[in-house]
Amino acid sequence: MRLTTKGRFAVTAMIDVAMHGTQAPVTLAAVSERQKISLSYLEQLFGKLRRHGLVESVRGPGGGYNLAHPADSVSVADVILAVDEPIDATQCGGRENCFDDRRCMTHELWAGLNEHIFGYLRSVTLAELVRQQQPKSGDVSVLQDHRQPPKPRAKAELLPS
Amino acid sequence: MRLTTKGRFAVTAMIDVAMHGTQAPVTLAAVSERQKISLSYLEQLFGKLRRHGLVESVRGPGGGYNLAHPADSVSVADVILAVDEPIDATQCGGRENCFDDRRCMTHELWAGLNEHIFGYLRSVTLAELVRQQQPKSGDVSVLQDHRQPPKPRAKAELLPS
DNA sequence: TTTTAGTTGACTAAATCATTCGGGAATTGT
DNA sequence: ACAATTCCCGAATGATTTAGTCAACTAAAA
Repeated sequence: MRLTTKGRFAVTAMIDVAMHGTQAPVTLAAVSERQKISLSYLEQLFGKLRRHGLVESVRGPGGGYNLAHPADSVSVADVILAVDEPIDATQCGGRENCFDDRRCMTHELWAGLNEHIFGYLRSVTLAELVRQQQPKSGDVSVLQDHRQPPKPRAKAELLPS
Repeated sequence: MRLTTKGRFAVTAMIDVAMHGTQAPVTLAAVSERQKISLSYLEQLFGKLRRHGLVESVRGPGGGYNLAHPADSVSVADVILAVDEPIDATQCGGRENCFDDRRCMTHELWAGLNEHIFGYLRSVTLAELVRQQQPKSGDVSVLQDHRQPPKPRAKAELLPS
């Protein structure tokens, strides 16, 4: 699990698409303008998002990107995973070819931490994030625990070789 | 919040010190050998850990590093923060000089996500991680919720200018 | 057939990561 | 006083990642 600004950009852009893409596809130029993210950078990110099945593209005039699945079935984790590719980095590559006597500590350790953080990011959907953007007047009650009980969710299915 | 192998190295090393430093200070050479981390890299990391008040150093023969505070009062978050310096990167620098109409979305959004992840990392102490390493025989029950109710904790006090 | 907009790939500058090197300074033991 | 040990510090390095740019291309619409 990696957690950098790259993933943030992707999530931000996805929220933008979710918010403005209800009628027609959203063009990257529009996202770029609204979110102040470089157009070409967005192109890279959306290339990955598309290949991971998170968005669909429409070419030509009036084209742009749409969410491939309803916003409440896409988690923050899905988005981050799509752009920030895997990396496990437990140093013992996930196997137990560690060394010495005991298996290298970091093994279970980071797996557990990752699992937790990941579980959370998986529980937050785009729909919730969009919902929090809507109330323009009135105070935003900071992002309290809106997470729902685990429910089956459409998963990005293709990992092109 | 950033989450990379750098922070992992630091936590791993801190666990090593916590485990082997009960009698005498732990030398970085020993940590390097046991955890297979480059000595010079450890020196860099421990320089930061020391400046943040997480470890104390003893020079000369028989010297090395000791935890500056008991292992159950040091959280994973403390360690990661010490080496992976701040970075907020909400793009609007934390202030609301964003642009446009609404304040840039990412603001509250990532603050909230960060807060949660951070809360978790702050709830896991070195002592717990050490405890999980001890049972050499018998299965390790994967890192279930061992976290204790919030308790006041010694905080790294100095940020040298 | 021109315009819009996605698609792809290569390329770049800057930052970060992980590591190495070299020379210090403090402490211990002789 | 001297040598060994260990921390301390800064600079340099190569590899990777970030973030951004550029240019050429394809598909669809008007």
